[in-house]
Amino acid sequence: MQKYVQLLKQNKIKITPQRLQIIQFLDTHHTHPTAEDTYKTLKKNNPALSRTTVYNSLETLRKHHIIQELTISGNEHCYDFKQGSHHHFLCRTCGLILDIDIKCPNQDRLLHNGHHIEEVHGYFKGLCKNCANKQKNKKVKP
Amino acid sequence: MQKYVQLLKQNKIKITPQRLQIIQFLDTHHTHPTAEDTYKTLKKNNPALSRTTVYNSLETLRKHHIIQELTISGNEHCYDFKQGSHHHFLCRTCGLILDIDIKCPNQDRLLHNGHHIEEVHGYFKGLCKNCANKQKNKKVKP
DNA sequence: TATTAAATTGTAATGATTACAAATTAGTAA
DNA sequence: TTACTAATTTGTAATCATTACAATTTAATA
Repeated sequence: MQKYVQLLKQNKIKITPQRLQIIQFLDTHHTHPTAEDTYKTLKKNNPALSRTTVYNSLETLRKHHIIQELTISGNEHCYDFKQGSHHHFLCRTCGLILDIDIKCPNQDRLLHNGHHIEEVHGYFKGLCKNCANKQKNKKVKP
Repeated sequence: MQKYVQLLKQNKIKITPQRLQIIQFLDTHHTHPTAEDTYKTLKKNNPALSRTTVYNSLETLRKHHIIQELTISGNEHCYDFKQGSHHHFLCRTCGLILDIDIKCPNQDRLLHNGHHIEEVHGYFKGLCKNCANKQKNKKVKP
């Protein structure tokens, strides 16, 4: 927990129990939770928690680049504490979001185009291995 | 206009004036319009047009990969008629979405991972050239 | 310990999208 | 050309994620 305190201090953000809980949740659940996921989970141990606080905190953490906000689904924002450049895969059937550990090789080239790049998002969408197999089996059966 | 008719025929989609108007709009406005943008513009020449029709049509066109649905902003879907693989840049200040004419070199590699990739989205977010310059000038002035 | 700006809370509002049922229409076959 | 049917369009109402806002509370500092 102390490492989260350090993280907030380094970023000159006020240290609140809510923020620490949110960071800890994201650090221990690399499933790319939404604000609602985060709220529902943390509400169990902290019934006084407000949904607005979760939204506000996630936004603050995002602005300081402590977490990354994914717009892969288009319906809702997902959050990722994982450090380092990586991509994501979204299954259109089960909704699973997977980490794809590759880096965009074009990233550096783009910095010289006059535009100031702050975030790089690589999204792949389709059917995950599991759902692709289920799909196949369905088609085989009469 | 005939080319849009062909496009729908090839995809075995019913040809309706609404769908033709929507495709034409996207083909002649490569500004990545939202459903609402599309609705408002086409409503002028066709006051009977329904917002739901625009949403339905865009979804149909997307499912047939005639248009691409971008989730770059996180607030709303944007649509792109442009053919061929390319990426996008979103300016966080002015909201402009630019085409970035590069292809993801990892695309093929991923096909061998068990997951079935249907769409590749490369999103870069930051400050566009214009907004980056304005930002600089602001800081220089006292 | 007192102060103050910032954060939290709960409720209400917003905005994009979807659900749904009735009316209309495109494509097909007689 | 006409009749039929399934698909599409339309308008309204609902939903869902997110934001606005004002009152209360709290973290950081002196």
